[in-house]
Amino acid sequence: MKTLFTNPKVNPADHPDFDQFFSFGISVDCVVFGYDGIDVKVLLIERGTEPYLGHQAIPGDLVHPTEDAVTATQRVLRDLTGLENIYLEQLQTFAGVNRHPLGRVATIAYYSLIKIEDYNPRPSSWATDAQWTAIQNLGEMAFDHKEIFSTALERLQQRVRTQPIGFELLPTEFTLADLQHLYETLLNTQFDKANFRKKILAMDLLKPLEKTQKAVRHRPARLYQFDANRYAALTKRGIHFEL
Amino acid sequence: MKTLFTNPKVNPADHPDFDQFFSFGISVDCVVFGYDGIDVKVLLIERGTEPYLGHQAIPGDLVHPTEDAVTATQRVLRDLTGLENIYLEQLQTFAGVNRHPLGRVATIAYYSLIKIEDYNPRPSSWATDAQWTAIQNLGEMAFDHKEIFSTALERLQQRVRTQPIGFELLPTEFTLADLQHLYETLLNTQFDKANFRKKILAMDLLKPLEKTQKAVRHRPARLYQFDANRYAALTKRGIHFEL
DNA sequence: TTTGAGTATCGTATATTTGACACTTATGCT
DNA sequence: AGCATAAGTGTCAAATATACGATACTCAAA
Repeated sequence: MKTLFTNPKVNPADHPDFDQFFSFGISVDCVVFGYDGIDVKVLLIERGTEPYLGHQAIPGDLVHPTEDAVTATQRVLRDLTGLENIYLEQLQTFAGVNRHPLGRVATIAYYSLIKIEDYNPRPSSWATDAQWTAIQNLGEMAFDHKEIFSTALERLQQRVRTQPIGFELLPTEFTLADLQHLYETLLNTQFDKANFRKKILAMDLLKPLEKTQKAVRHRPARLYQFDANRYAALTKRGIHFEL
Repeated sequence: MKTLFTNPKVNPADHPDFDQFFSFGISVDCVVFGYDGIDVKVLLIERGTEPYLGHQAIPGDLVHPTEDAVTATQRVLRDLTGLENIYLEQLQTFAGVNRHPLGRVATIAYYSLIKIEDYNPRPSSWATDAQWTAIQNLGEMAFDHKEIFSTALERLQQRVRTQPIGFELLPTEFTLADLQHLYETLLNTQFDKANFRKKILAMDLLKPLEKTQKAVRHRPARLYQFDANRYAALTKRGIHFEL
């Protein structure tokens, strides 16, 4: 059977064999990024069954028949991390024919950014098998998950340059050095400290707090906070974040 | 039933009700862009049956059970335009619960760029119902196709700034004025002629031909050609297209 | 209490990029 | 020959980016 779905001449209801087209499973997989002040990390599951026993896998689940893909992803994230309302962006869909042994499963990949300090695994769920891994030392991954991860990382690196989403990975209050170090490890570059500071502050997106670092053995740095309202106001006027 | 697909503790094969999860249809929809020298256009189908009779729709089809999503899209494009090997990028997947009356259908949206002069509809297929529409005057669209189109346009506008893909829409030989006009209509801006020319030529991606325009009543412009090899060499060295 | 290590923060000098605009050149038409 | 039209080039000032030195501040050891 060959027919064009949107073809006005064809009425799919006339074709009883259409059922064979409704035999796909759809899953969501979500690459969860975090930052602990030193490394950028990903939250991965260790598989306990074949296939790919012992390999690392990106957390995900099948989408229920009456469930939205985003809803499914939020459900997975809630069960996994105990968090809601976290940054989430759709990445890409992987729909290769033989990517899953269970059947024909297309997976919609997402990535999300969380403040690692807020991560609060529930003892009940699969979270006991979840572990943060620095992105430099990933092992073998199950299915096509390595490819999904790479896509996610590239996307993150691109987004972080043009959207103010780096803050999603930091505590609500942070120093400029924290921010700079995050960007440096994420993008694999070095910035001049003074210039980085100038550039960031010139964007006028950070609210300086009347607080400083505590318990450091050198001059304590001022703490800042991302000002989302300010950003909304600026983008409305056509200004955009860069670098 | 609630289970986590990647959860190492759960073996999905133990759950007979898993079949209900394999009841999705997957379709591909492809937003085809072209440029006729004046307007940016999209190739749309006019629907001949309910629902959405008479509305414009993005061409697409159900993915066959043993078919790759990209393959399916290329099949649709071949049937529709007679073309192969055209620029194709995955956009996003739309997986809302009630987006299609036939059943639960998730659609993987793509967009592609073609040289409109090469477009060669085959009389046999649905191509007789396909029509180029300037993107300024789109009518009502079927299903959630308006949203898909908007996503595609935004993506194209973003890509065209950072990747040398504008050339996919132009004839193989073109003048700098052609290129500038394409960018201006696509991005809804104006560029200074001299500066645009300088910037583009400095990238060293265009091969100047020993030919000029014919039959114009003013000084004829030189023709250029995009040099894909040169681009490949440059990106390898870490250089990237911008604006 | 003094002093030095280690950063934070600020200022300035120089290089590079961008944007505006005017001027010159080539062709067809009348 | 002269005019209309668009191609193609040169210059300069303003804006931005980059490099790097100077100073300010805090802690902790002597």
